[in-house]
Amino acid sequence: MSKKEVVHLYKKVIEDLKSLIEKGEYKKGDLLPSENDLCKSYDTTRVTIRQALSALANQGYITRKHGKGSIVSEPKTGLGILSLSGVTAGVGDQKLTTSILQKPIKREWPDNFFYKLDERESDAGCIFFSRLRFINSVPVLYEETHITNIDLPHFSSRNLENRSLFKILKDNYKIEVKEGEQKIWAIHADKNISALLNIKTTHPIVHMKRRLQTNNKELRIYSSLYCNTEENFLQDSF
Amino acid sequence: MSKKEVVHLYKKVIEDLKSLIEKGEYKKGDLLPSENDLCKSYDTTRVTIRQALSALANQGYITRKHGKGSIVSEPKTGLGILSLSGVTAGVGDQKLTTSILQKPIKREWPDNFFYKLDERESDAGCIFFSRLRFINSVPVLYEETHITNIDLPHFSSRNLENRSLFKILKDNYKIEVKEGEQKIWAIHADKNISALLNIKTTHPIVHMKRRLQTNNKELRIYSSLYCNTEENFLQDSF
DNA sequence: TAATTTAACTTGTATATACAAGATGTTTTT
DNA sequence: AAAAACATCTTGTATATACAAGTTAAATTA
Repeated sequence: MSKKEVVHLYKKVIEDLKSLIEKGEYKKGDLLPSENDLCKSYDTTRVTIRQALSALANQGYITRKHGKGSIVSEPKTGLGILSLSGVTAGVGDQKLTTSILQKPIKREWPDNFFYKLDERESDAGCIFFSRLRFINSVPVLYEETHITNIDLPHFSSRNLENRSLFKILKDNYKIEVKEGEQKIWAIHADKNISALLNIKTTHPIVHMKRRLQTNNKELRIYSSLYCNTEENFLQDSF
Repeated sequence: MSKKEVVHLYKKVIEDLKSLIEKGEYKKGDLLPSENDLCKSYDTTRVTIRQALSALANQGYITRKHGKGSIVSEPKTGLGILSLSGVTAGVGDQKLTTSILQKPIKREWPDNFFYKLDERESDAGCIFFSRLRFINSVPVLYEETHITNIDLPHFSSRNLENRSLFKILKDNYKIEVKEGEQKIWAIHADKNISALLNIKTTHPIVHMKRRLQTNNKELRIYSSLYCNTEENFLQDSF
């Protein structure tokens, strides 16, 4: 016997439409089928369809216009996802490379971890990895990540170099970032960081610690990062 | 004849409950009246009440628990609201003071403004002001703010020293921040900033530029800030 | 007493329906 | 030809109802 048998209709509508939007079958500015059309397609009533559409609107996939329809929105960059941008316009993704300094390993949480952990989290242990990101072969950002050690099949063997952690979590485990908090400092690089980022110790860098909550309440993402913002900057949306 | 005559029932329920939560009549962890109780109070049906409750849940005022009820959430610090926190625990608000260097004035947008403006925004002009924030009488953060010049009665004369801009906008004009983006750099202070923050020009500081969208699509908030994070740090939630 | 069952609450999902109100193109009137 | 009216789309608000499923405490049973 399988665990989840009933899939609720409104959830199916959400998933279907999301997937069509993400596949690009509905592009930005397009109108989704009208509520009544969707009612016919799914053999249901407007209340159910509207439940799905309002969820999609809330998640930023569409905006709804009275008398007009459901308009597909700009694809979200993703809540809390930091992007690195060049000050000179048009730094394409191809110039961004990543090297994994520490592959994901299961371990205990560090002593005196920078965020307070709840009991369940503490018992579960964590998965740790660290990455160094380059723009045009210049090291720009060093990041250490701890995530709660819940069962994520094959996570350790996934390629964290080319794809963002967030995309992996979403595509493979349906985990999305819901909210978070971050603390920001400007500091001078210490020996370690100055070596990694190939800068002088008098060079100002951004230090950021962040905690991200996901739609899986068991799983939180913690990261501590150091960024040389001389030629680039950190950007995020919320 | 007044303009808005029909107030929709579900909106009234939202406003009523919001107000009770904000006044503290329902505190964090409390249960709101059940859906059926609310149905009786407002002489309506569950569909309407649930429309209101799901909006409140979406805005973070409550979380809903199947079989249990609507639980009042931790009051949100507010989307995109930066807070200054001391590295030493427990920097109370009383130690935070603000001085207004430039009182709000209406003016044209600066040339080459750091974010691109749309036409309507550009035509409207802006309200500009700048503030310097102190912790324990030490200057820590300098902020320049531009907001779109829409009609905000008496805004210029409001006291920006003791209350946050966000609180003023919410309480007096029902304007809330919906989303935003920010860019972050670590830099060395220039002459101006080093004088304002009373630091050496070799001191690393955080420079941040942000654009915030509000529930009034005519009004955006732009700010550019410089922060000495030696004894404190910048924190925000999203 | 301790474990189990039941009852009574809660929210979740769903159907069926009605009318209001915004958007838009067509038809009629001026 | 321009303006007004209309028809027909769309989403928005609302009522009324039914049963499923999670939670909790009381009642029953062992």
